[in-house]
Amino acid sequence: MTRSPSSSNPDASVRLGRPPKLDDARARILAEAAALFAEQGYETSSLSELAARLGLTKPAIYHYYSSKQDLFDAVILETLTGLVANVEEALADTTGPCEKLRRFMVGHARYFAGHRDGFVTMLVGFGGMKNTEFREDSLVLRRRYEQLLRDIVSEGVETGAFRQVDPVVTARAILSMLSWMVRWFQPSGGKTAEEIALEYVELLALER
Amino acid sequence: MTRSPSSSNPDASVRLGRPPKLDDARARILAEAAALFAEQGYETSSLSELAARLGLTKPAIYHYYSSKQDLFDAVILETLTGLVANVEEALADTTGPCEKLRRFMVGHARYFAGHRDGFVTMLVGFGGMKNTEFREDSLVLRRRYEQLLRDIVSEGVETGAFRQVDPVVTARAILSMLSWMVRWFQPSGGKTAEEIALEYVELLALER
DNA sequence: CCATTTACTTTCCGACCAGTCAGTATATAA
DNA sequence: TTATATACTGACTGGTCGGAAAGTAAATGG
Repeated sequence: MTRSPSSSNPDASVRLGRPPKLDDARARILAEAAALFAEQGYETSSLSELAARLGLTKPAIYHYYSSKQDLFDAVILETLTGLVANVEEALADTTGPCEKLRRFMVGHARYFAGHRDGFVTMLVGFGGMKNTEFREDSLVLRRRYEQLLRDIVSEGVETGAFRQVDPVVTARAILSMLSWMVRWFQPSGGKTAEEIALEYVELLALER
Repeated sequence: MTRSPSSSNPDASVRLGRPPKLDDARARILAEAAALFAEQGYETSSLSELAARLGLTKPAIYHYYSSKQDLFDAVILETLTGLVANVEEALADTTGPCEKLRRFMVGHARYFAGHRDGFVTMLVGFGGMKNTEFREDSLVLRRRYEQLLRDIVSEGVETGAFRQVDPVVTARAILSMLSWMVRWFQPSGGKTAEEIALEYVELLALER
């Protein structure tokens, strides 16, 4: 996603015909790191084990990422970026707050189901509360995401499509329900994440 | 709360007049451990630092708790026990699902606000998902707590006091909202935890 | 007064881990 | 051919941490 070892060749991956090996390796490490962090948590995961899983050695990882924390941040940033982009795309060309809200929640659930490792890492991976202040870009994305939801609720209330609820409280409640899924959702258990999101939409019954 | 070093004197703390020093020390360690775990997370917290904060040495802690994990489990069990007891007490002699639901949610929020360290340790302290299976007694309490809420919702739906919602989905949604508070609630910021719980009650608008 | 238990302390160990360093093989570029 | 960047590896280090061993001082109890 981002380039950490400053390559002297600007934009190598643009020229087609030659495989962008560096980004491939970076992406592979990132995916495996997300899986490991999701399984064991950040602190309990060791870079030696990550390397072993990848069939690499520890210093090989340091060739692509400058620190363990850097790797962690990259997992979160990638997940968050993908989530926001995906949901915003699901919302494109949609009119009406009812449909928008449904698409937001279902879109979130779908992206979550497809990127559980990243979500688990992002939402429960780090013990303790100090680290909640991530890098600046993550924070910006989080705020944009929550604001997007608030705006949908606001629109619904103002146009009379929704009952009179507080957009701030409502958005936070919705994100709480969706975020907490990370703690109990099992893909093997009956309902899909999207189905659960739809159940939440019905429960809220914002439309009137 | 529980006794781990099997004391030859059965029920020492019952006889008044003599201070129950052992339980005092255990409680002091437990409280400080909860605070430390809440601040830094379980894995990042070291028993040396815990000992230093208490003005003790590391082995002194091992005199009262058999392992770091034991200490962690004790924090969670105490928090969960207190939460369930407190909410059940708040519900006692209450008739009507509307009032019960309000008391459940506000009672939860109040106990959370008064025991944040324990809550943070319990809900975000451990990175990774493997450890979600706690000791058996914790699991029993969790289930009892969720069932309690489900029963309230069921009663409301059956008596016609609430609109037609799914009790399982609704209970999970409510617990999600309340649990996620641990991630963003700040006592310094305007609203109290109880006020937020009441906002959630209104948002749900289960009464009809 | 003595025996036992409680409540610790000092010392230490084995394991592990993030990160470093020095070096190597390969591919590309001039 | 030579120079340079890439993509690594093996060996190592400095530090930390959970936990154990062994001993001590004080209180308790008969």
